[in-house]
Amino acid sequence: MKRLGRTERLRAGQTFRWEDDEVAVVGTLRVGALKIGASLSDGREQILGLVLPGDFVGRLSATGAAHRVTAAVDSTLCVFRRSRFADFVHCNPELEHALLDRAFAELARARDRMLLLGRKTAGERVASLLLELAERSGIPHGGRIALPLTRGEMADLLGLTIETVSRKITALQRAGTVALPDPRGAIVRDREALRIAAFA
Amino acid sequence: MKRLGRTERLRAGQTFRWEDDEVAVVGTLRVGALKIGASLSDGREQILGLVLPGDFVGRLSATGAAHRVTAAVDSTLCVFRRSRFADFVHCNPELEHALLDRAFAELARARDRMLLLGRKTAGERVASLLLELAERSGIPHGGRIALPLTRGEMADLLGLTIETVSRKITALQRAGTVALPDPRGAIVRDREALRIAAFA
DNA sequence: CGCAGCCTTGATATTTGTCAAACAGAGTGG
DNA sequence: CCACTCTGTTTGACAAATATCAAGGCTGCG
Repeated sequence: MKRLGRTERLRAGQTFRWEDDEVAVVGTLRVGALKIGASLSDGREQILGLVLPGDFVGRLSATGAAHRVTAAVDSTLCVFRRSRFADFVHCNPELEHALLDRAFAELARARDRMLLLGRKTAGERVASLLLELAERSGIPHGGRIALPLTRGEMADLLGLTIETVSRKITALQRAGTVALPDPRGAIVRDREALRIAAFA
Repeated sequence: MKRLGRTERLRAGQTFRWEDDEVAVVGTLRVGALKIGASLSDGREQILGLVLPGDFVGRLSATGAAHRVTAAVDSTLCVFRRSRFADFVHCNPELEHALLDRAFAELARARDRMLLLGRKTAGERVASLLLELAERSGIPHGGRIALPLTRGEMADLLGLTIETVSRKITALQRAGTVALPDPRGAIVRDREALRIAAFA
């Protein structure tokens, strides 16, 4: 596939500029991790989803609301101008179908997260997050998972507070389900136990 | 536009059959209200979204997870076989684009709901729901809004319990923000106050 | 060293859930 | 027409989960 985008780098904490100079863009994450966020006017914050390498990022529909996209860690992504991308899609109907699939996969993840936020306990939420990160990062059982989020960001993703995340994560450690070599890494010791802790 | 679907009726409480006889289907809601639900194995339930008249319903992507769709009240919808629908879409590229837009609108609503579930208080949640129903049903200010949900279903949508929904709804009534002529109807007395109660 | 940011832990407060009871309306059958 | 029951709602007292407040620790860095 011909490359049509340009590479862009984001330092941790930087927010992606949708309207770069003139026109909205879309892109693909190459390395790092982005967080899609929303917030209330009094400062309460919710992370709606994570973008990990390989994932698509962008405002595909002109009508869709633009959410804030911020780099959780230093990241590089490949961005296209929206207009040029639209032409390209127009010439490749297959691609539009693939995008539709991608959109629905994202929707499915959004729905899982709604179940998590609406009905899971604090312990189940942090176990679910660790499990998701373990599965999406494709690290083999027993390997160290890099956590692209601080405790505070995990809290904003899970609808909890920093302190509760910290307590529940150490509870999983005490139970022997995970090990925490350092605050930004985790090792799943017993994936089955983690799955049980995550669900119900 | 030529009609290609058949009409199907669902009584309140009935679950939509995805695999009718042979093949998955998609459709459009004509009258009534559907709830898209997910649940945990121990019975905890979460309503992920509402389908109101005019909305699209279906599993567009073969890869997307199929969620349970149940009629909240007696409903009628127009359904197509997936295969025939796919052909039709293939012949009308415009349509696929419209569907993509629709999917992103739904995603945006899903994200609003995540913010609600993760970060809003109980009172803000029920106010948000009443506001959404008022706005989506297009009833003028002061008119009676038909609530297509029981208190229990509202609770499952908002990630609360029946009792909490009941208490917060009567609190809004006591504040003069809404009136409750009967449990299945509501009148917004002060939309601005409701908006304030819903947000932050 | 000493600061700054992030993490952990503890004590306490607040919100929301749980359990229980009573109430209201709709349908049903005597 | 009147019990009677069934389902959904409201309300109260209490319990449990999580948030808040506060302190202290660790690590990296100027």
